[in-house]
Amino acid sequence: MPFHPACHSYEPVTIADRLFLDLRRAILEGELPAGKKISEPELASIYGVSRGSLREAISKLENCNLVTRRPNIGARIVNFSIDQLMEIYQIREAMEGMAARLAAKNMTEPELSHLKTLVARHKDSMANLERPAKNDYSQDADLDFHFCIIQGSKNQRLLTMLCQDLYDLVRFYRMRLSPAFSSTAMQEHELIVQALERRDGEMAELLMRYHVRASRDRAKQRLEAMTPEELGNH
Amino acid sequence: MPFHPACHSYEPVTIADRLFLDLRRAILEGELPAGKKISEPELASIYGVSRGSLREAISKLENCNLVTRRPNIGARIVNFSIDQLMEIYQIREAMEGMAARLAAKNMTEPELSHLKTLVARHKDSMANLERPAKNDYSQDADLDFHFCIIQGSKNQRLLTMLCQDLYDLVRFYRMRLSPAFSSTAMQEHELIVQALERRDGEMAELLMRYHVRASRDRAKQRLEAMTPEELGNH
DNA sequence: ACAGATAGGATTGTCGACAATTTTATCTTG
DNA sequence: CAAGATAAAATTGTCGACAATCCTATCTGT
Repeated sequence: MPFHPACHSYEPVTIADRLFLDLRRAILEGELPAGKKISEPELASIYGVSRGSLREAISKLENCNLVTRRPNIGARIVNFSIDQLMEIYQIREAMEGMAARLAAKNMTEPELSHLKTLVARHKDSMANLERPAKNDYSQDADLDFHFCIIQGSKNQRLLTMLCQDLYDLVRFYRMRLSPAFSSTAMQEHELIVQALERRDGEMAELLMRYHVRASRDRAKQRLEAMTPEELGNH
Repeated sequence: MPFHPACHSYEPVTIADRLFLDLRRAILEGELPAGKKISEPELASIYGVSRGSLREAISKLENCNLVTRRPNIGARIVNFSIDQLMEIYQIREAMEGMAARLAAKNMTEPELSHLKTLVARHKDSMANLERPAKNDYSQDADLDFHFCIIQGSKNQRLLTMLCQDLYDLVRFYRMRLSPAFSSTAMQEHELIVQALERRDGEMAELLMRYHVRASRDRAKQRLEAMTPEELGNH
C-alpha cells in the first residue's frame, strides 16, 4: 500500500468507512482528477453502495479537506493551487516547529532510537541510488520522519490536526509534483534529530522551522520550473 | 446572539445546516451537557427532523471537534479536560504566532484601524466597570481581537483551521470557566497592535506567542483554583 | 452469590423512494 | 443572431422503513 496510513489506520468497520478509504486513495493517486465534480448517483453505482453511505463518506473526505461541498450543488475534488500549497507550508512551519519543541521534551527513548534508524535507513537508500526511482520510498520516508516527531510531541490534538486536516493535503500535492530528492533536506533531518537527542527544544523548533521553510522554497522552485501542462496533467 | 459567528456565518440553507447551528449553540451554552451521549431518535423527534438530517448535522459537529463518534455505538458531546485545554493553547501559540507574523506583513490599513478601535473599545469597557458583569462582552472582545489578526494574515487555510477546528473548542472550554478579565492581557493586546503598526512581524509573533502562553498559565491557575464541583457542574 | 451465557429491547447503519433545487436544452422575441 | 424566459431532465436534500449491531436484563450453573 503506497499510502502512509497515519491517523486513518483504523479498521473500516462500516461501509462508509471502507468507501472513505477507497475514495481517499483514489483522490490521492489521481484516479479521480483534481477539480472534478463528484456525481453521487454515478459513484454510488460504481462502488455498488447506496447514496446515503456515499454521502457519509464524502462528509469524511470533506473533513480531510480533500473535497469541498456546496449545498444543493454538490461536491468537488479539491483543485491544485500553488498558493494554497504555500499556505499549507506556512502552517506546517508553525505547527511542526511546535511539535519539534515538544518532542524534545516528551519523546521517549524508544521513539528516539526508532527515529534514528529511520533517518539512517533513509540515508542508506540515498547513498545506494544515484538517482532515485520514481517509486522509491524517499517521499514516504520524509513523511515518516515528520510523523514520528509529531507523535513524539505527545500532544494528541496536534497529532490529529496535522494528520487529519493537513497531511492528506500534503500527500495530495506531493503526488502531483515531480519527486523531490534533496540531500540537503536529509542533512536538515539529521540536525533536527541531534537537537532532539540533546533535548534542546528551542533548537529543535528553530531547525524544524528552517527545514519546513526550506522545503517550501524547494517546492516552489520545482513548481515554477514545471510547464503548465505538467501542472494540469495531474 | 451571544456567539461569535466566525467562519460559520453563512446562511443555513439546508435543514442539516440549521440543525448544525442549533446544536452547536446548544452544546456551547451547555444545554447539552458535556460528555452526554447523543440519542439520534430522541434528538430527531425533539427538533422535528428525520434521523438522516440529524446525522448529517452530527457529522458537521464532529468536524468542529464538538462531538466524537464511534461506529455502531454513537456520538458523545466532548468532555471537559484540563489537559486537552492546555494542548489547545500550545497549538494556538504556534498558529496564532504565525498569524501575527503574517498579519504584520499582509494586514490592510482599514483592518489595522478596525483592530485599533476594537482594542480601544475594550479598554474603555474595562475602565468603566470595576468588576465586569458575567455577560459582558470582554470575552467576545478577546476572541474578536484574535480573529481580526488571523483574518489579517491573509492565509485562508490558517483562518479556516483555527475557526473551524479549534475556536469552537476554545469557546466550549471558555464557557465552562469563570469569566476571565485580565488587564494584563489587555496590555499584551496593545503591545501586539503596536508591533503590527510597525509592521514588525518578528516582534508580533514573539508577543503573540507570549500572550497565548500567558493566557494559558492564567487559565490553568483559575482552573486549579476551582473546586471539582464547579468543574463538573458545567 | 457471582460469573458467564442468552434473549429481548433499543440504537445505529443502510437502503430506496419522493420532494426541492439546480442545470440543461429549447423556445421565444428583439 | 443573441439574450432572456421556460420547460424538461438530472442532481441533491429529506424522509421512513428494514437490517445489523450493541446494550441490558434475565437466566443458568458452580
